Amino acid sequence: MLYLHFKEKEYPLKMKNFYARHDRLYVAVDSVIFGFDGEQLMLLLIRRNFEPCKGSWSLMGGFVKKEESVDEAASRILYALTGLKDIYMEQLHCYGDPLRDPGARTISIAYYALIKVNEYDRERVSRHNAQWFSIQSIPALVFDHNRMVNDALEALRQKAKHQPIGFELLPEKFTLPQLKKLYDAIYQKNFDKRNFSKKILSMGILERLNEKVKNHSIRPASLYRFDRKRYKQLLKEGFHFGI
Amino acid sequence: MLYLHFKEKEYPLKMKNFYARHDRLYVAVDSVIFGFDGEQLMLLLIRRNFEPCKGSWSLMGGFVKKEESVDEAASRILYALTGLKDIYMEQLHCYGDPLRDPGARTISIAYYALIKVNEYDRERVSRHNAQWFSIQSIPALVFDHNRMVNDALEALRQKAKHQPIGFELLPEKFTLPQLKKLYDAIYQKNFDKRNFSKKILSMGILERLNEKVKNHSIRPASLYRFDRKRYKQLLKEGFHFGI
DNA sequence: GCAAAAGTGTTCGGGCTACACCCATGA
DNA sequence: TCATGGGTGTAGCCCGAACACTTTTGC
Repeated sequence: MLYLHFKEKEYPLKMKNFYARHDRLYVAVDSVIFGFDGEQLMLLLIRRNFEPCKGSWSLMGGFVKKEESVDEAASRILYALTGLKDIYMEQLHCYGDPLRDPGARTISIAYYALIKVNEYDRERVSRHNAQWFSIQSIPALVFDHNRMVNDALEALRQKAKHQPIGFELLPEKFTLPQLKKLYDAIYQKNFDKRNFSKKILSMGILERLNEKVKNHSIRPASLYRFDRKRYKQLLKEGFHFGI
Repeated sequence: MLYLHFKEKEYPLKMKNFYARHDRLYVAVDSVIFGFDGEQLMLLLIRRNFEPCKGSWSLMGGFVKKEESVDEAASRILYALTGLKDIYMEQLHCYGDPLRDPGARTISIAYYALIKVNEYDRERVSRHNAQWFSIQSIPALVFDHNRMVNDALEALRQKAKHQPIGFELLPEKFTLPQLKKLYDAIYQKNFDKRNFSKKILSMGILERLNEKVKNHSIRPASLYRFDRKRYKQLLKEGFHFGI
């Protein structure tokens, strides 16, 4: 705070020494990218075409640059793979074992991102040799990435209980059966559809549209939209989302 | 994984180049150290006798060394201040704004620790000019440390709802009124003492001792101990702690 | 008209909340 | 004997869980 007005070269010498005594480490970010295909929760993984562990499956990641924030690095790296900006991302955890990356001492800040499974840039994705995997069948990943995935799933489950983040995984307009299937997939449960609609509709955060969608040549379902404004208003009034 | 058998000098050249292209950053850890004095939730802060921001109040922190894990660094730093080992600590969040530390580009991994307020090494604490502050009256801290404290409080509140971590802040033997006061302090509420004891005792994780304690010359209260073995057993049976 | 998924209400029980009085002790 | 905090039980209400049948459409 006190020193914000110094340019780097002007720091008092003792301050420069204070930092210079210490080690500097590579700082990576890795992204657990979730999607939802209508039935299963999915994960976007890349096949590494670079060392170390070339040819293995891996989370998308990259190194934090000196002049960017860690959050910005995470967004930049998500953009590089998907072409998407302004995506819901949460910092998950910092993984800091000195042996976790055999190539060099690298700590990694893992994030998880929720994207709509149809709205990404397919050209970028194929350029990175990326593929979607069901969370039921995740391959062996490099380093500690499987642990990151497990931790991300757990964090997503916790978060989705108390925050309306499921909508980040669905298209703008969706049906109640779709929404229920999403929560079924997240929690590997089979929610009761009556109780589920009662609960979600009673919150008053869904706007029912005057449109229906014909699913697979059966009875069409009503479309809904998540009403963000209404949700924020309710938050101010002390409302608490909960599944 | 594949490269674990290489010593650093033997890495393939392309791997060394892969890392060498990137920036290395200072990585700090900062600890939000909580205690409980019987009435209020307390925070252990140091007055910095080193630059930058010498003389200001600050969380205890330090830099991660190349050969230690981030968790180890956090434990080492907690030990340096308190002389305590094997303390309950949770990683909180990584703070990665490039301007957060005006001295140099430093990311910080914040932790929170729960210690018993009477069991620390007073000599070390005074050597670091450290003092306890009530969470009601936290002074202005350096950098983004106030934000860390707020985030740690929020995380502690969330965690303590679902995990029996409150006991980390109490002596081995404690009374129900003490425990209630602790939760009162954490949530800034006034729990109903009847409902509180009903709930906590019904979980079956407290062992009632055949001892009483004379508080302050009033009616003595029964002492209890948190039964860790029983708790772990219950966990296996699907039990879920909850306040 | 039949197959397939959408949509809709009620009942029951358990848990949370609110609430007030007596008890044990030290001064 | 009085002041102080420890300790205990009950009743109402709300919310979550369980559960089945009718409706709409395409084929």
